[in-house]
Amino acid sequence: MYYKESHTLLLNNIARFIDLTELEKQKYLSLLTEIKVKKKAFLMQAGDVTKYEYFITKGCLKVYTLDEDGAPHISMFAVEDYWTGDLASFMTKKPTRYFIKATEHSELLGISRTNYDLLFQEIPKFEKFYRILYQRSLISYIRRSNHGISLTAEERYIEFKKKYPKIVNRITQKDLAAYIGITPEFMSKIISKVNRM
Amino acid sequence: MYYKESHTLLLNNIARFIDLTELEKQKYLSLLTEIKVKKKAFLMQAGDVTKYEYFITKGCLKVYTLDEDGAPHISMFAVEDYWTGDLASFMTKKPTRYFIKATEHSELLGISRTNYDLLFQEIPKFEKFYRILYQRSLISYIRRSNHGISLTAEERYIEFKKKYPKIVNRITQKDLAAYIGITPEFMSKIISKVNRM
DNA sequence: TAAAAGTCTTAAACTAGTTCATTTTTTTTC
DNA sequence: GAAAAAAAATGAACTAGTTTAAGACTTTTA
Repeated sequence: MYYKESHTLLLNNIARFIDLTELEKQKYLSLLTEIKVKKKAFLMQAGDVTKYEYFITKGCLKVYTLDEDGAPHISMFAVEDYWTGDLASFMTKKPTRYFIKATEHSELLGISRTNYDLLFQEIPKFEKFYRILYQRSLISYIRRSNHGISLTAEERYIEFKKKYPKIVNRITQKDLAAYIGITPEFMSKIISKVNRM
Repeated sequence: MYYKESHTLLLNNIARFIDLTELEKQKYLSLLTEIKVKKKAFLMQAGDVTKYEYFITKGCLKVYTLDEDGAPHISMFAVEDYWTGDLASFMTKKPTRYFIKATEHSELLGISRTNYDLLFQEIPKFEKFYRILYQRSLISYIRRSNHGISLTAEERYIEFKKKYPKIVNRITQKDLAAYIGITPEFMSKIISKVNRM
């Protein structure tokens, strides 16, 4: 059976943890919505109740909140083959505090809350898929929330560069600063220092 | 059917997300190991391959790593009705980088990796239980890794006190400092400042 | 219950990271 | 491809949090 590129990417992502029959694959894909976001456009804004969880098939987006002073804090950069959204708002149906903005023209596959619930009824194997997906995300967030607090900004930058070498070149220094948790000015100093070494 | 106190606590924890028959409850409980840890004793040390995931029925433990300088960084305080362990080491069977030490005499129920895998075969409903458990932990870690980076130490202390009022009184200021991510000296200053306000 | 060990407080000198202001460089837009 | 807008670099003055050291208070242990 032939699938378009974006569907193949998603099916491979799922095949890491569970095996689906052709029929199940088609059923699953029928529950998804295709979404395109232009560069600088918002996928989600604070106050929205998020309708979907997203799988990125093309592009790059930044997920962030604004603090009381209006300063952005980026919690992740989402690129191809990543899942994103606001799980809290998606589950509780309460308004999100997050913004998700495309930093490149992006294409996504979204699953609505109704279809997410339906999915577990129709193909119970997906409980396992999400159990493992959340377990792995949890492991990396636990590590990150530890690291974030125990490393200096320079060490966090070096770690990020090592872990996501491709992403570093796709984002601005300013956005990287908002992710690392420092000012753009200090980010600039760190980068010139690290490059000199 | 009568269950002992520790088992009732665990069964109620599970009943938040899934319903079990009496038979399933008994089957589940039979897969668990009872563990006691004296104050100051270790449940786990860096280098160990962790054999269990733990549910705490009594007491308090601190979960931490040591950085290159030997300074501790506490990632959580685990008390009654909490789950703890090192999920990464448990899943990959690689050595852990964590220490888990009892700060009070503690009692736990542990599930081994073998029995964890068996559980999903015997009672597939547990896929759903862990899917939701990990989903919720993930939501709170995502929030925390954001907050950790955007708040000052004083704000993080006030948040912790509001969120875990009971735990604050059970731990030392020194351990709280290692959790907040500051020195004990600065923790002391913050506390006397906040109390004066 | 006395001694030892660990915890908490205070203070002075220090450093990682911020703020504000200005200039240069790069990217976007028409 | 010129003008406008945004991002990056640099530097000086500032602040949140660290380090070191010493004394007071509490808890643990023999």
